[in-house]
Amino acid sequence: MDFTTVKQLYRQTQSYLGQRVRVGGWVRTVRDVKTFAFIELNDGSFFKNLQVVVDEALSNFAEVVKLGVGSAIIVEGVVVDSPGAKQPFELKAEFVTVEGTCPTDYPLQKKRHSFEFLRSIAHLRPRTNTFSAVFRVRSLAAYAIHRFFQERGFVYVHTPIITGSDCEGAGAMFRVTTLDPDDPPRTPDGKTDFNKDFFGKATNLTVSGQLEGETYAMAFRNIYTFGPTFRAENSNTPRHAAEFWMIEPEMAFADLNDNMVLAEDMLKYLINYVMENAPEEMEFFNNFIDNTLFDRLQNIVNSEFARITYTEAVELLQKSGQSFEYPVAWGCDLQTEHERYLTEQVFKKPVFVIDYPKEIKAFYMRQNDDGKTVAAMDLLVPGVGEIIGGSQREERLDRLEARMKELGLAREDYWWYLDTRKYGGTKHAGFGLGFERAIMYITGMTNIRDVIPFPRTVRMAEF
RNA sequence: UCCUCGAUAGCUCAAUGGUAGAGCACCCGGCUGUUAACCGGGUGGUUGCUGGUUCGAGUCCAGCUCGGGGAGCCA
Repeated sequence: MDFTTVKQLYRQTQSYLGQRVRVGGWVRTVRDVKTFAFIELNDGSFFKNLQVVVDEALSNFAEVVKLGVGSAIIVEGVVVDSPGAKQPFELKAEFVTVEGTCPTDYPLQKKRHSFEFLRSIAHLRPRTNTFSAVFRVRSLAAYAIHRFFQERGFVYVHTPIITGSDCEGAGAMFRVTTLDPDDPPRTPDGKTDFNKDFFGKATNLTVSGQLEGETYAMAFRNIYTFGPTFRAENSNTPRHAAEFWMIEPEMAFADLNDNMVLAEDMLKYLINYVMENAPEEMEFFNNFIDNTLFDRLQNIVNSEFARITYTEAVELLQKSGQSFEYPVAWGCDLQTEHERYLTEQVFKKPVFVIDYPKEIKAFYMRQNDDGKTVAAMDLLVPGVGEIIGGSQREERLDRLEARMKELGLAREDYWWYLDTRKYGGTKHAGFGLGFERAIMYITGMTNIRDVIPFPRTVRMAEF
């Protein structure tokens, strides 16, 4: 007999009532009285458990009622109406096969565990309610991202994980090398000779696929990347990981306004998709993780995102009467407390902040006519902070080269990037969305370590 | 990297400088519809590590390790 999934039983209950089925899953808890018992079984296909009823007529009844939490079993039986209030149906067991017992030192119990403890058993935590919900939502969200872009004709580009340009400017990088760290080959002046390395040059893990993405936007018009990204920063916060996933769309013949429209549409699409396709999981998050979640997400889906220029934001903050730990001054980057005030107190919804001073933004951002600002955008959301960073790109070769010269960037390191401006360049724009930050925002989870299966953070690469 | 809080049973947590405890888990017993089942009994400790103060340290002090939160960096 083929396996029936618990999801099928919940979604098509009527067609299964009275039918014999076979279900395989893991024991979440056993409640027994003298002559019968209830087993909560989770088979991974669905957030909710299946209640299995076993009684002493079962040949291995004594063995079954002693099964520990976490045991793997296969149950054959008949689906029947349940007299209990908390489930619409149950499985009356005729045969129970014990696939794998679970000894008493199993760390997971039928009670609440702290997220900190569960991080120490990252190989077992997907078996808990919260992580079952988080990682099913993560999977659905990844699919939703692809659907959103594919429906709009965006081409999915696989930009390289290993990059030879150590000058992408987005932060500290992880070196990739096959050289012996204890005895590397040396150049005559005593430095490590990366010419002898695997690629014949120094290479690193990518911090962004943007520069490569731009080259494909100049061929396919609209593209997106979705892949792992690595930052070797010594960041110790609930919002940073050394390895995370980033989505980076890039559009040709597009400006900053098109960019904001895309970002807003994408976030709304993502939320709607997850709400529709993971209702049980989202209900759980709203009930047990963050009871303002539904209000917040509804507010996002139903409202227009606010827009404000950096200059307006600075004036607004200065006039707010709020006492900030860091004073607000034009030319300084907005501090977290400023960003939070804007999105949580002033607008109470996502807000795009645009047109930042060029000094605090990357070299490739398009210079505005005022000579002081660039066409950058950060999307700030309540609770999480910066979730998207993007810009219209500087497409004018002379302006781009001039800016690079000001910043001391070597032209020859970027020769292929500059070629995109030289050969048929056009205005274009794009952004980066931190996938984990989006998952945090959608689920209400507050630590990035709890929305990525095996998180890599400072001093943490177990599993 | 800086600031701050913390580390006690397998887990979640108590314990005024004076005999280390509870709930859950686990073991034994009871219970004919349970819902993190319930009721009774029992097992379970190098109080993160090293040193110091004290008649006496889980508690006070110093250093270290690990973890949480905040900041910076950013997505």
